Amino acid sequence: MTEQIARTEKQLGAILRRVRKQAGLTQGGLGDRIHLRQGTVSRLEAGEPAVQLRTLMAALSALDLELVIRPRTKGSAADIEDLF
Amino acid sequence: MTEQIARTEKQLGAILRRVRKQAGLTQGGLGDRIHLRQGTVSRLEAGEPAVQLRTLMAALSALDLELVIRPRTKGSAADIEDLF
DNA sequence: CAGCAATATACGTGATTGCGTATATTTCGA
DNA sequence: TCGAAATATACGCAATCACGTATATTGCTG
Repeated sequence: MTEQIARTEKQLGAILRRVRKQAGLTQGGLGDRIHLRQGTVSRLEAGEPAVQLRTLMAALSALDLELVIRPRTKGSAADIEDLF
Repeated sequence: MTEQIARTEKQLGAILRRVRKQAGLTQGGLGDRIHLRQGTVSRLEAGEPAVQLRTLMAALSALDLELVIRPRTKGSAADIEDLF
C-alpha cells in the first residue's frame, strides 16, 4: 500500500491524512513544519478543491512524499462533461 | 517515460504541458474541455503555486492522467526549512 | 465517564484567484 | 519572411484564499 491513486481532491486529502497520522503528526504539528495554520491543513485534508497548489506541495514535502503523474490505468476515462 | 515525478509546482506544470502537447491540444482546447480559460491553463503550466487544486485535477482528468502519491524514493528528503 | 488533545469552523483582513474580455508577444508552418 | 495560431499578460470584478486568532466540537485515553 505504498502507492496511492488520487483522482479527486477528497481522495488526495484522505491520503494525506492517513500518511500524516501514520507519521504520528497532528495537523498543528504538520502545519508548524510548513508554516501553515492547523485550519489550513484541515481544509486540505478535507479535500476542499480551492486550496492552493503550494499548500499541497508543502504538505507532500513535509510528509516526505512525492507526486507521480501517469496515464490512467484501469477504469474508463471519465466523461469530462459529467463533472459539470 | 510514462511515469513522471513532480516535487515542485514548476515540474508539475512542465509535465502537464508536455502531455497536453503530445495529445495535440492547445491551451485553449484543453480549457474548453474543462471550462477553464486559456489564461488559467497558462498559469497552471507555468507552475504558479497559487493555482487551485480543482484546476489541477480538472486538467489531469481532461488529459486522462492520474495522480499517484508515494513515499519519496531516491534523493534526500529536502530540508523543509530551506524552502522558506 | 471525565478531561485534555486534536480537529473543525468562524471572524475580519489583505492578497489573489478564475472569470470574461482583450491585447501583446511568441511560435511555427507555408 | 510573413501571417495566422498559440501563448502570456492585463483589466475590473466577485469570490475565496491563508492569515491570525478564537472557539465549538470531536475523539481518545486514563
